[in-house]
Amino acid sequence: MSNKNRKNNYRVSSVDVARLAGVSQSAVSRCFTKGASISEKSRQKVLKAARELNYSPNIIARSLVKKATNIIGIVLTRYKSPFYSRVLGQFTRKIQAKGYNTLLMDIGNDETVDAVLSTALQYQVDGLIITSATLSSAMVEGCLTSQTPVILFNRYAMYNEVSAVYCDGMDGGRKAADQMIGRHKRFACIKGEEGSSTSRDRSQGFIQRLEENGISDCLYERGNYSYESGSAAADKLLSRKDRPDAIFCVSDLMALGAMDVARYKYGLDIPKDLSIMGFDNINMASWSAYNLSTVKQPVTRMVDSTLSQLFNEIENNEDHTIVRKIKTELILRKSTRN
Amino acid sequence: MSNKNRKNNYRVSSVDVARLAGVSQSAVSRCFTKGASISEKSRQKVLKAARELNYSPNIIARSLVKKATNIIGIVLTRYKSPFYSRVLGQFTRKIQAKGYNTLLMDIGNDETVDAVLSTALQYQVDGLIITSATLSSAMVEGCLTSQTPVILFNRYAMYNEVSAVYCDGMDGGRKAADQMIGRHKRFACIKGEEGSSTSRDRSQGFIQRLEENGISDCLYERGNYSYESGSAAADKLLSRKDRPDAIFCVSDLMALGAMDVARYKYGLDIPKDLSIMGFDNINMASWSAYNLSTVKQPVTRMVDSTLSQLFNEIENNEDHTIVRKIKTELILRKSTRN
DNA sequence: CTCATTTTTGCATACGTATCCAAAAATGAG
DNA sequence: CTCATTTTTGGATACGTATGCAAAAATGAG
Repeated sequence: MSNKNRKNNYRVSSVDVARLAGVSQSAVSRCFTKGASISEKSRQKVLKAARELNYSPNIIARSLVKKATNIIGIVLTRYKSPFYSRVLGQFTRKIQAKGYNTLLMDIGNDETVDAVLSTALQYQVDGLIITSATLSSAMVEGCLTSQTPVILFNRYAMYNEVSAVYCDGMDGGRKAADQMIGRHKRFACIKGEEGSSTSRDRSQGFIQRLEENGISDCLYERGNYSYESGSAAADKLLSRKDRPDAIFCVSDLMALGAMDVARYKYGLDIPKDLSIMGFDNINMASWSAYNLSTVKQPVTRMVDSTLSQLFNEIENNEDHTIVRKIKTELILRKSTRN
Repeated sequence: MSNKNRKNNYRVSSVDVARLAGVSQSAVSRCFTKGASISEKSRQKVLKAARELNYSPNIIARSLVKKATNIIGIVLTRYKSPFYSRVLGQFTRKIQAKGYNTLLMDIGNDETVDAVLSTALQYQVDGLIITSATLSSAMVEGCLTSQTPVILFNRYAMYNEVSAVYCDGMDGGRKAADQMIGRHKRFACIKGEEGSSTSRDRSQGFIQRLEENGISDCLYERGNYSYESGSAAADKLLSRKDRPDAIFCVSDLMALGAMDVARYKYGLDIPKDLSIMGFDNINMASWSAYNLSTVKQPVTRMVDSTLSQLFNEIENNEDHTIVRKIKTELILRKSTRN
């Protein structure tokens, strides 16, 4: 039944407060609008009445007339990843600190991304952060016509109308290679899914730098960024006759899985028998059980950069699309030979 | 300046579509309202015009008249915890599957909880899920007068007007004790923060069961649910002369920290020298580096139960407040003596 | 083809707030 | 106390949609 959804109960509005306080509705509105012109006497009357009725302004109605919801949409996959849950935490906290709020949207697979984005736009979000997903050209147009600022986080755009902040995976991969070259004989790489641009960049950087140094036979396997897939990939690599003694993993989580398989299934000593390097620098990388050497993504810098660009577009109507590539940093712990 | 926030650009509305399609605004609305009465011919005209103008309905405006936003608010602390990020993932995914959306709100400390809740209410959320935070009596009243269904997740109410779903920590603690009693000589417990009710229940269950078995001198330390705090607490316990040989941790993350300190600082063998038991059953507990025995919180069941109760209150106007306590399950791995 | 019935349509209005504008009140200088 | 100036006020309207209602159009039985 259609009326089941309807709230049966009355919701107190500014008109009710106005009536009780003996002022106009405008006065009530002004009382709750920072910077509006209202006398102290009226303000007190309104506040008293509001308290009595337990009134608070309806932001939805306000959004309608203000044409601003103060909502930032965040599109996310891969909750499992500690990296992204850290990112999400920083985003929401900082968005709130700015006086905005977060509409969190999940996408299971890339097919649903359009649907999700379109409902975000229907909610009239003031800005949109898209994490680990690509943007169809239809959606780019949607964002443009709706004048909604969008930023890709850790993806860069195929269309150059949309801003992006991401870390320089290519360079990160190179750094990893530079650290490992000369100390090892046989190299391998555990990549992510085939379509993933972050995976591609990181592994390409690694492999290219190897090739520049005359090493052209780098083994590789693929995982899906999870611990388990890292284990599985490492298992395949380590079961070979020509087992590698250096593995670069495109994410920390996969690196941890690889370490555990190496140690507990193959009884290898890390880093004596095998060096493993990750990417991200999640918390777990520093745990004493792992001490994982890794390529750090500077989360805080990336988040701050994303938000400052986004709020700049929102509040100052700046519409320069900016693509910012942030440098990684090599963190050496004990999982790599030295 | 106040006009900086204003979008300079026009946003296409149902009126524009109506004009282009040569129908009334009502027709446009009906075209996008499932179940509304509209002829096929008009529908096609409208859809064509809408496509041409790149129109999609403004949910904010709809919410205003429908008195329903289709938004569920989720209040969260402690992103760091893998347990809660898993919970959050499940919540948003399932909320979306139901056709709703998630407004995610972070609370740093308990002082800000009222402010956050109140803005959630101002956004007219259809329902509210509160995780790891308590509800002031003022806020309970706020929710009641605004007719907004609220559910506490993993907290139970001090006021019995509000529903709650939580896992039976007391019983979980008892199960942990039952498993450890008889196999160990000296017991300890790593609790959470003093105010935390979940910590209190779990540790009380553990300690009470010990006492029922004549063990009255259980040591304890406190942490804040993080890996590091678990390490620190274990460090204090293990540096004692009368070092415990069984530690029950109120969260898995702290248990992992404790294991690492035991192994890598004190060189202890787990479980030969020391048994450690956690609580939650996060993914990491099953990693081969840890193999942590733990008390499992059935996340999926808890989430489903929360949502079904919440949507029941929302869609059927059921206002029975229900408090559901969900049983834990003991998962034995290799970190405890057998 | 007629008339009763069903479906579709547009008009008007409501949702709760912010803001423009003109009028009213307050303030202050002389 | 007067008059110019500033501050405050309320009325009216707009934001973009959904929906009750009555009129209009379509349908169908005879």
